[in-house]
Amino acid sequence: MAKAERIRIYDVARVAGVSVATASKALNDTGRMTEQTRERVKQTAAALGFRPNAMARALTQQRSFTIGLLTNDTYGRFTLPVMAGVAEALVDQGVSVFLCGIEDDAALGQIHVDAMRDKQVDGIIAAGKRIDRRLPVDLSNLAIPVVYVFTEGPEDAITLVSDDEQGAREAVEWLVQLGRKRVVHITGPASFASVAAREAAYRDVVGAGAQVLNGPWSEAWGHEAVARLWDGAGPHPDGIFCGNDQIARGVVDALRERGVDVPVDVSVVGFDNWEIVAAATRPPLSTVDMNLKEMGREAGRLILQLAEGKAVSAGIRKLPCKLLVRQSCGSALRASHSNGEARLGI
Amino acid sequence: MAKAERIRIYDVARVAGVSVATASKALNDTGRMTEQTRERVKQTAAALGFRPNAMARALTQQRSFTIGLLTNDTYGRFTLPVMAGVAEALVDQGVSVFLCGIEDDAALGQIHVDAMRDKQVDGIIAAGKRIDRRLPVDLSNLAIPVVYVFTEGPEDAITLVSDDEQGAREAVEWLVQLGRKRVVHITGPASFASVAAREAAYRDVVGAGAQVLNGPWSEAWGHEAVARLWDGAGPHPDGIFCGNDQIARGVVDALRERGVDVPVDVSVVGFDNWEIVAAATRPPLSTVDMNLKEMGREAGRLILQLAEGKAVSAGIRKLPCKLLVRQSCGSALRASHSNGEARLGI
DNA sequence: CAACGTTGATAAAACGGTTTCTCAAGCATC
DNA sequence: GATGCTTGAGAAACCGTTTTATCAACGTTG
Repeated sequence: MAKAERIRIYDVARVAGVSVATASKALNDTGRMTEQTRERVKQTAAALGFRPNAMARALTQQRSFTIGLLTNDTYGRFTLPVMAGVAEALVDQGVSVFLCGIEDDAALGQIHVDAMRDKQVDGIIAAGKRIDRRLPVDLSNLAIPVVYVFTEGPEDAITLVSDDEQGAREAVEWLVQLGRKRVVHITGPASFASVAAREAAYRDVVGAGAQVLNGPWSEAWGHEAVARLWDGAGPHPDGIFCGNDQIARGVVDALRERGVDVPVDVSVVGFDNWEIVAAATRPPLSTVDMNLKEMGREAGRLILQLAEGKAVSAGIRKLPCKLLVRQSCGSALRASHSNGEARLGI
Repeated sequence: MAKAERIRIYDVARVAGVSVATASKALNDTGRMTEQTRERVKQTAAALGFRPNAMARALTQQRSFTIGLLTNDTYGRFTLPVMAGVAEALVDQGVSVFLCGIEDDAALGQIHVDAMRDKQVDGIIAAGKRIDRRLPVDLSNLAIPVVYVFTEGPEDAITLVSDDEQGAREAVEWLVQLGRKRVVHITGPASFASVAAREAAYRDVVGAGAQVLNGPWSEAWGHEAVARLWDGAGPHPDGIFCGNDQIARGVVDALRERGVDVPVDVSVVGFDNWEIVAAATRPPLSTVDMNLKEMGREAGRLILQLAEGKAVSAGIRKLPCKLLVRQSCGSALRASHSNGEARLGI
């Protein structure tokens, strides 16, 4: 039952009674011919189930309708949503995506980059998990367009990152508007650029009395930070802005174990909107969503433009984050409901 | 600085002073010629940095050195490790992987399958998240080899799944060997085939006194199940085998909140080894690892053989699981340490 | 020395499309 | 009626490889 032979344009031309050249032009809406001929060829092709061989087409057109997605984010925390967005933006154009995970292995990275070049990809999207770290490959003079997402690129690169400062600002302002007077910031290692950006926004909003605790990106650190805050002297916080959802979950769990009510006594907001963590926290975590999928879509659009030869201005583009309000920061007067979750527009 | 022109085999031939045909054969180790000529061509190619155009090559060879990975597992819980294994098995052979996420959208699936056909993929790996559900696409008469991983395929398909029964058996036997007398099973919805398989193994090991609680695959269900067991009449369990890590985490959290000590009073084992959940649980969760990466490697090997025209016997292949002992089931006499974790061989 | 294998290398034909060039026919213009 | 322009279509070149068929040169053999 399997169809062994694929239909070639040669077959279409023969059946439609035209030359191969005419058939090609008819199907691609190029060249000149009577509308009647064009239509006849198209119908013949459809009837025969003709699909052009992408390899042959790529050979002449110098376009493979293929792009490479290079990433060192094996676990997929950041890359998967990005990937989904990229694919979504490109599938309509018939562009497929090579996924290449390279860990932090420069040699493996080179292998994949070489493979991409051999396969004539129209562009490469380099995606990472830190905006202040580079992938272990050099893509700078490649004759192929490159877009950097969530990773550091060369000076004159086209780079997409989330607007950490804006996202953090929204989160902290939300806590303040809820009436919280003592908001502290429990976050990751100070060496991360995003930690600095979020901290800066936090400090800017709360002004005097800011307190920042740095530690690892783990639930355990959330527990420990709560211990420090509650076991130490001085008044306890009534609002906690966490650097990511894992820390936030640790914080919420620790507070519950101490009998501190979230969100009645303390409001907690996370960062990342990692569903598996944020949604399973009790109560579900309000958090800042980085719109990774939209970043992927934008990356897809950009790489497509570049592949088509259009110019795209270089530089770093910060895409806005969105505060996602769940139950961990208290009943919010301003929250408008949708799908059981309240979203605060950007 | 960017190299505009790519080196073609034509250039290599000219510089080496041979014909294109000879150059091709020299580089592919085919044909006949003096070893001297072959070496000269190879060195010329290396010096010029020649890399063959994969499109052109695919056109003649009828092999694109490309495979498609089709999946409906958007979150990547199952697919990402599989993907990593597939890529690992294929990268040496110069084979690249198209990743195509299709949710449960049949139309989208068809688009991706068509795109793969157009791009002449040498094979398709269909990966899912349930062994008893099919992807919403028909790959049965495609003239392209297909391997099914963690999803249901046609009767005569080549299918890879984890050996749930064996994994569950190891987990429950481990609990029994630790001296646990009342082991219950808290698991997912009975409609899942893997739930049935794990339950069967559990019942087989514990014999009379088996108790199974079905619910959703969530932490919340873990909490609720513990409430039922501890608030109800009768003796409390001293061992709990959970259907997945999320349930297990809910169970462990619930027990801690009740003051029940894990692992002193109760031993808990999960299933899946979803690191983000299992490792963050306090104490870290013993769990059954499904060896997804190895499944991916095996899928890669199989699709490669099929692409090369070799025959592969059809049928369902169950790959063994591995019990991963952490701290949630108590000090294990038999546990041998490695990397701070004890692994029990299969 | 004629017939015959081998050997090393090349010319040319694929592969399946796209694109450029050429050309005959039809028609308007002067 | 000769000239020129437009239109519709096809022949052929091309993209960059691989592969097949061909062939000259060179022993070997009878």
